[in-house]
Amino acid sequence: MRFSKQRELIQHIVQGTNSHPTAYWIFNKAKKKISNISMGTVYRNLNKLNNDGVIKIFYDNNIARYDWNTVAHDHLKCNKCGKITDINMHTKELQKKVWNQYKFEADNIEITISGICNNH
Amino acid sequence: MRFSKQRELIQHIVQGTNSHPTAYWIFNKAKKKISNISMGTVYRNLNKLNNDGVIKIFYDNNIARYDWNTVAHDHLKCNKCGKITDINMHTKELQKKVWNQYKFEADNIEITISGICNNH
DNA sequence: ATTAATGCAAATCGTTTGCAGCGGC
DNA sequence: GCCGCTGCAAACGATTTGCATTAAT
Repeated sequence: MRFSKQRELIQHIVQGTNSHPTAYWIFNKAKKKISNISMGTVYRNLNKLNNDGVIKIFYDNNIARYDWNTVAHDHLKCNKCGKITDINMHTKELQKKVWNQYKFEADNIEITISGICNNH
Repeated sequence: MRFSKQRELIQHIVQGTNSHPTAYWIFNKAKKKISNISMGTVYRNLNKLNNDGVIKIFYDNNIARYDWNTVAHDHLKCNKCGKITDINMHTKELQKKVWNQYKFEADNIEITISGICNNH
């Protein structure tokens, strides 16, 4: 076995949802398979997976969320139901614009749009 | 006196810098004028000023920063020097686009672009 | 036997809150 | 005397870390 079963489980959980889960949500889900798994292990593995480029961390206000989708994209967040939806705002164009206007070499563009989603 | 001197000082500090300061930075600056000011007072007033629309809070990863500029704008963050610069990415256009494509009523658009600034 | 990763608990960081006391009308 | 605001200290939620133990080769 190349990786610990804890790490494989955590990776699996993140890659199996579109819900942009928090560490706490992942921890609870993981406990159903490995009942004595600890929060420290969850965080250590999430950080490792993020550093290895397997998953991507982003921040929703001041709390960390984890995303299986590592390619550049953006988020819509509904203030009523809390749902976070993936969208694409053509960040390549923004990247060029930022270079032309400000001579700034962008390597990460985060667009988070909050408001009311189409279910409300 | 309409407001406490603590509140006036805190508002003054935020409105007197372009550095997008953290609460801790503001606290240290405030201590030079009111040496026994407390962190609780700083946070209470920052939240109040934010709710009153006098200043605007935003999050840099998982920590709060405070901005005197309350009109919609975006940020460039340099990964080398940490400097945060104000820019304008025409969010009105994005707002329309999000409505047309996703039927999502945007009321806040946060664009944070990280990379290397023109001093490096 | 070595090395990496674990569970647990304590520590840390940023932020909020309860409370008794103070300041301005 | 009232009400809002303060300083202080304790509490809080999210995350990290030290350490002794375990798991995998």
